[in-house]
Amino acid sequence: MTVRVRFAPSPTGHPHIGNIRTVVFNWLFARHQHGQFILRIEDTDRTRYVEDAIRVITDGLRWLGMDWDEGPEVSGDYGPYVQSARTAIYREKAEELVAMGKAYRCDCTPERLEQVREVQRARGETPMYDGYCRNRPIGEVAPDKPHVIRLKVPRDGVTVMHDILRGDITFENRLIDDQVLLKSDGYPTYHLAVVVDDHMMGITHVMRGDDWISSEPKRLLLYAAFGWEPPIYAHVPLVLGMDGKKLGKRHGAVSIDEFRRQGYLPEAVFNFLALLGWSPGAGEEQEIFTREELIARFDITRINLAPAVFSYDKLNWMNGAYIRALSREELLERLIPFWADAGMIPPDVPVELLPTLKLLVPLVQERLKTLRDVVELTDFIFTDIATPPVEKLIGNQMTAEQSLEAIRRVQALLAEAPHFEATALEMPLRQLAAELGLKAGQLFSIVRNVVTGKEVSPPLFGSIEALGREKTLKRLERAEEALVGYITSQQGK
RNA sequence: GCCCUCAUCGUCUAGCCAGGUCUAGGACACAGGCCUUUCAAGCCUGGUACAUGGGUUCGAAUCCCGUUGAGGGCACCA
Repeated sequence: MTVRVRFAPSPTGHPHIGNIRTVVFNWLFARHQHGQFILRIEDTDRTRYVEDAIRVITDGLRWLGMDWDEGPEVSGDYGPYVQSARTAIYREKAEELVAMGKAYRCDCTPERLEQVREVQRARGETPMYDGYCRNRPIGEVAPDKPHVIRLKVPRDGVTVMHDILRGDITFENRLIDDQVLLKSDGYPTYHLAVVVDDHMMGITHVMRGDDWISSEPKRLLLYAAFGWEPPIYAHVPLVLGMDGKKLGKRHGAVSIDEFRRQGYLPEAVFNFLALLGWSPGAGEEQEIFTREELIARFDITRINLAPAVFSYDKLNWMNGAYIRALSREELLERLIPFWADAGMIPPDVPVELLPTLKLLVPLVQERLKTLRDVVELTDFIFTDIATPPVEKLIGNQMTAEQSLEAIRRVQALLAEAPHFEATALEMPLRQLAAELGLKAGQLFSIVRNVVTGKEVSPPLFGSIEALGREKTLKRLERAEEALVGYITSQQGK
């Protein structure tokens, strides 16, 4: 039997990273089993439909490197793969159930239903349909008047769901509602559409969030009504935020495109997600896995059952590890859009700028947690900086006069340096520090502040080289002026 | 309220199914140290966990039951 799994999102917004984790499991399972991964759009709720959502979903999947064998944009033998294009099928199936006496028409108003539920809640009962239309004679609810079709759920007995991760889960039928299958607008509910589609599309395994467990007996009863074999179930735990609540917007980035914009590498996100609630086990201590390794090792039965908290700390570490493993050429290529987005370089990089960028890459590579960090780390190269306040120009345990002397000597040295390169600059500057009776750190800290405007920066000599002689000297000159001004004002007192 | 699920360091987890090799292993984070022009990266060291009560057993993180806690569900939403 060929494994066929699906991801069936509804286009109601940006896909949530917790859901995407479940997609990763589905995709890895399909690829491991040499099966098929199907993308199906569940757009039966036209009130929540969001225009661009399908494209956002497909872009997100592609960004993470997850391809689909059937679905929008690739077609397949079981289409259409968008539920709004399949409404005739659902209507037909719902009518079949009515004809078989396994479902019935209901024209109760929303107001009456709410009233019924109100009373039930007041009595502490589980709110559910009271079965008013279930017992009316067939034909009393006119087929051509607005109505819904409900499933006639058995009033006794139990429904058992077998889950390959959790074993058998038993539900009492008397607690299961007479579920609406077809809404009054002619669209199917999720329950009908998913059962019909999973059956007709030959889905073999349904892997999804465990928030679906409670409602699965409704669908199992539907399978039974149709006389169809249900798929194999695997309910995976939810992803939570640091506060233990279901992951949501207030926890930070939650949609794929946010992670992309924040400078996370898709391969890092994929790796991280695969390990969120799953592990290869067997004493394995490796954490960084290639896509191929994950496919080869993925074992659905090793999915953890406890909900997992999404740790940005660990993702940041992993993203940094992936960044460090990139070749310089590749990192440069990935960095360019982030520099461009920040307005530091034009999106079409002029050739004369390339040498500078190439110089910067090794300087920042092991300092980046995300690609976007490069902006903050290198902005002093692309934008003019304000001359730092005087106290930053005076070295540790040094006088203003000593610092001024140091700056002047550095100026002279850099103005005359035959090779304006990091490696050629380091020794002379160290010698200068010794000549001035300073520790290297004392001198470099002044220069760092002058040149980068920061206490903390990428390696100093590389930064100086990348900035270039002209700009470096200019900043030194301005610092010199500032110090002179300060010393004069002090003397005046 | 009713129903369902889950429970190992702060977090992700290994170990649990086939009880002893677990004075519970790894990773992230944290603390200290080394390296070092800052910050990183790297290396070394450290602290922190089997929710709780009862069984079963010579022996339980591992099996069973209760309790507690957490999460989810109870729509003409998916």
